[in-house]
Amino acid sequence: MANYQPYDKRHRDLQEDVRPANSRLFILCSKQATEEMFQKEFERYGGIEDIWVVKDKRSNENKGVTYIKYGKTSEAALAMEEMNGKSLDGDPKPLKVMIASSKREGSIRDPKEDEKNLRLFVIVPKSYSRDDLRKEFEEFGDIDSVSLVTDKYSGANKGFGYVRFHRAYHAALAFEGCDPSFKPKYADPKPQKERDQDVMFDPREVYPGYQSGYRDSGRESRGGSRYDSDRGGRYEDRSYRRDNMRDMRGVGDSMQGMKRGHSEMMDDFGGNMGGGGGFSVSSGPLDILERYPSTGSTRLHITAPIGLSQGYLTRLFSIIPGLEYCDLNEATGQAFARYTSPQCASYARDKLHGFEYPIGSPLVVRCADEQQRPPDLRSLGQSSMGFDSYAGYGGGKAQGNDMFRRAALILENAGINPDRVLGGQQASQDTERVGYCPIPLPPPKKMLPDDTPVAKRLFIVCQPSGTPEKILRDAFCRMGNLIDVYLLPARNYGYAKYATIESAMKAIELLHGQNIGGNRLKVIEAEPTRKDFDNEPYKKQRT
DNA sequence: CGACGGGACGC
DNA sequence: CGACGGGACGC
Repeated sequence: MANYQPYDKRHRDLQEDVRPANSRLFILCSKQATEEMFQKEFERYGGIEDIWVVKDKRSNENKGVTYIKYGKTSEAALAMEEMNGKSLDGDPKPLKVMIASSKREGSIRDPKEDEKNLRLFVIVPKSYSRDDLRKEFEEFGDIDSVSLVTDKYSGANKGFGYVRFHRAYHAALAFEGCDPSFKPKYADPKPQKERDQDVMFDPREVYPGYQSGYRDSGRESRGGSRYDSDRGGRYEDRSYRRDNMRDMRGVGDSMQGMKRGHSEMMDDFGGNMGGGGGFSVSSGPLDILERYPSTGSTRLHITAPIGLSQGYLTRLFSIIPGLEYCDLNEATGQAFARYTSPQCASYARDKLHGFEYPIGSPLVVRCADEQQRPPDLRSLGQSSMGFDSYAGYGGGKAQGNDMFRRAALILENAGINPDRVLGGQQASQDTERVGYCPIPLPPPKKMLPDDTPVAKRLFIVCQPSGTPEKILRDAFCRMGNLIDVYLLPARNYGYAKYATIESAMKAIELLHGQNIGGNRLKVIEAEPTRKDFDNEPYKKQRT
């Protein structure tokens, strides 16, 4: 019984999954391959933790199977993509390189082999649209498709969805680098029907851009203009309209603003939209925009009122032709938009600057200076080490201070001393202004993974109503070492979890009693959970 | 072509 | 005042 080991140890080994997920390779190779050969060819992709060339226990014969464990998921994914089909030096047999299944899953041969490396399961806010989800993940690479799970009858977003990439490496970058609130997991392959797989199919599966009565794009675009495939069918799309209705909460009279916006644009485009006939050939919008005087910049910087949603702002700016993207940081109210031509951008600026949306809250729209352009997250994500995604939604220091100065200017114009209202609290070097909070806060810090041990838990109450979790996350992550912050469903109280006591105490110090997004926050140390009591019945309770 | 070793002494 | 969240693909 040389192989004996205690039951619990064996049991644990079988239960244990590879961590991080998908960081171990399973390689089919010739029986001549040695550990040194693998070391030489595979170490360039990252930190190898273990190489195991499998040998028969009795005969010690090489079985032509090797496992390589990397420290990171993305390292394993890149090694697989690069080395699959290649040969080791002086060995003719090409390698077959796959992501290893966990020991528990065993050696079941899966027809959808790479399925499990390409698709992520993510938790999303219930207000999210597919576009919102896509925008959050396309910085990591080429997205094949995104989907949200909705209630069959009500159509309500159930709060989770899927993102499928074309490349395992890109999926891995997203898995490692996306905002931790998405709680990304590699999706289990979708359960498949046994029969009729080839006959009964959902056209949206094969054509992610497919809309009823609208089918010209086939696959969604691979990194080009992200609206191309979706746009045409939008107004027919039930779920999209629903998302916008949801987003109306907290935006007040924005529907009126919306109507005003549409009619103004139609007038400018010769009024031929209103009659239901579309654009005429001779005086369409593109003709007008071609001649429009521009500053030469295709990008706009927008300051929007807090509470305005990503979906609403995008819809507003998409009224002007040529919108490539419109990205709003909902927490700070700062947005950037890009148009296909500088004429379009300048036209949008002129028409939408000062536009009250909702009424009483003018947008500030300016051409974005190319020099102030934030770093290109896409290229950062694709460079092997640049996982610089922040929980804090961009919204840099310059923007925050800029917004503060603008607020001061508006107050001054209204005959009010800005120092009296704003308390003279200028942003310093270590802090920045944010749209939702009257005091400057430290810059955003990266959140920590969901399974990080909690050092301190805080209890949060938002009076009078709940504060959007995006705003809470933006505020609480700024103390550093934030693991999670959430409110209980349909409640105005919740919890924040920190990995260090110092960060948690800083949160109490800075945020307790503070006005955040229009709510008064109470932030105190949380009592131990009921579960903690249950699990530690022998410990004396402290008062 | 296709799947799981070796290490190790801890409160 | 207010105390413990949500998770698998419209069948």
